[in-house]
Amino acid sequence: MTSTDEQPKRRGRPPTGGREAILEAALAVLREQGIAHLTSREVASRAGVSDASVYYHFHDRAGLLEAAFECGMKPLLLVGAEEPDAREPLTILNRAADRLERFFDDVLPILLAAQSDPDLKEAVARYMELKDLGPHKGVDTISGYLRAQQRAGTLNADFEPGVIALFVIDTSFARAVRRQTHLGGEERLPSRRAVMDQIWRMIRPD
Amino acid sequence: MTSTDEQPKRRGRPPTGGREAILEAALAVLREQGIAHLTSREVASRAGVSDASVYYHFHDRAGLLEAAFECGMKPLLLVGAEEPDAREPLTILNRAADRLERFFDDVLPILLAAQSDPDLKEAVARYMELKDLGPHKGVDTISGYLRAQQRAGTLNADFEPGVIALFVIDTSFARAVRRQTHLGGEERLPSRRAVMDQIWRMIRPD
DNA sequence: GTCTATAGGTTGATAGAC
DNA sequence: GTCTATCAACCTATAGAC
Repeated sequence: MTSTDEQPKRRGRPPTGGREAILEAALAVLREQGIAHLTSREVASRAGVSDASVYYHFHDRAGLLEAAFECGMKPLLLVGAEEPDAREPLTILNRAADRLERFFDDVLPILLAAQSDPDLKEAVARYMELKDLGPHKGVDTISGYLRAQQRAGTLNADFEPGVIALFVIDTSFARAVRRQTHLGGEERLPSRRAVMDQIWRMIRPD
Repeated sequence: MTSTDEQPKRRGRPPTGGREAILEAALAVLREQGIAHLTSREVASRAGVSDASVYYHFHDRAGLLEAAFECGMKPLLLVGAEEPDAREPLTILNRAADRLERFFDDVLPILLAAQSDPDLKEAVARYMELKDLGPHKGVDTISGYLRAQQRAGTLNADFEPGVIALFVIDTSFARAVRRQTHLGGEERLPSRRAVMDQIWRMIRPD
């Protein structure tokens, strides 16, 4: 065996991985049972550790929640990292909407849970401001693509890229919220296909 | 004194109004401090009653929450009751967006708070299904207006009314959520005026 | 209907052994 | 790092007087 397949010294990461297990358990509780049931005992039980371990790793409940939020919002940091691809614009937008909805499915439970307490609310808001995250990232990415296509003459010149991007994002967001909150009634609303058709009518070349 | 200015028998409503005070207090706590701080003590203290009174009127915490939700979502029942007015379509849509945002400001704290617990989530979902409430109500109202204008020739025939209505509703919704969650970044997003301009380009007569 | 007093349960957090 | 044992604080809910 050469030096390639032996890992000499696992830096930092403890072999038991208790911390990671706790974080995952916390996120699972958040998604399945809501923040009202996120107690040190419940999390510890799921993670297969004692609840004192939770306090050892995260000091207090607020610390656990902050760490869980930060972990659960990691997908946010990857939003811009998409290859624009060379396919038709409508396909691109459809793919973007797909990704957005799945992304919101991951992040919404966290974001909504934070609304149960002013301190958590502020912590999440500060975190997003600090990392310069937020809806504008998505809007910038999509509208940048649209603007480039406008310049290239592949799309109509007579629409506002930022607004179209906002349509894609806000309808995806609202759809994800309706699904998550079990509000239903989706079948009585315009389908995503209908939404995309209308968008295409606005941006297609003459 | 004739019989007009004397109220012979106040039916049902107790003179003290403790129940109403408790409900209002519960909604205030929900909006200001979040559901995590909605305890019988906090509510009772705000309402100026003892916490035993809370249990007398609502039996248990779940009963209080259900009653508060029902009370806080009353604005939902008024959604359709708007006079279409005889002004220009763009003004109508702007007014609708205004009303929607204020409406969401009222209802969102309730809806988001319910996400903290699966039982509350289901209770709210069932209530809305029972009363046949939901986003489709707003879409129906707005798209109905748009369709009528299309038939009258006041608006372009080449757009899908339901989708335009969804744009108005979902962008208003998302804006209200961003404001409520203190996510900020609104100044880096297209203004509502820009959104309405784009919508106008889609629906204006040729 | 409203109060005081309190029982009974759950939770956040700490101490100290291993 | 992880555990058991434990405490103080808080919360829901009830009992019983007024």
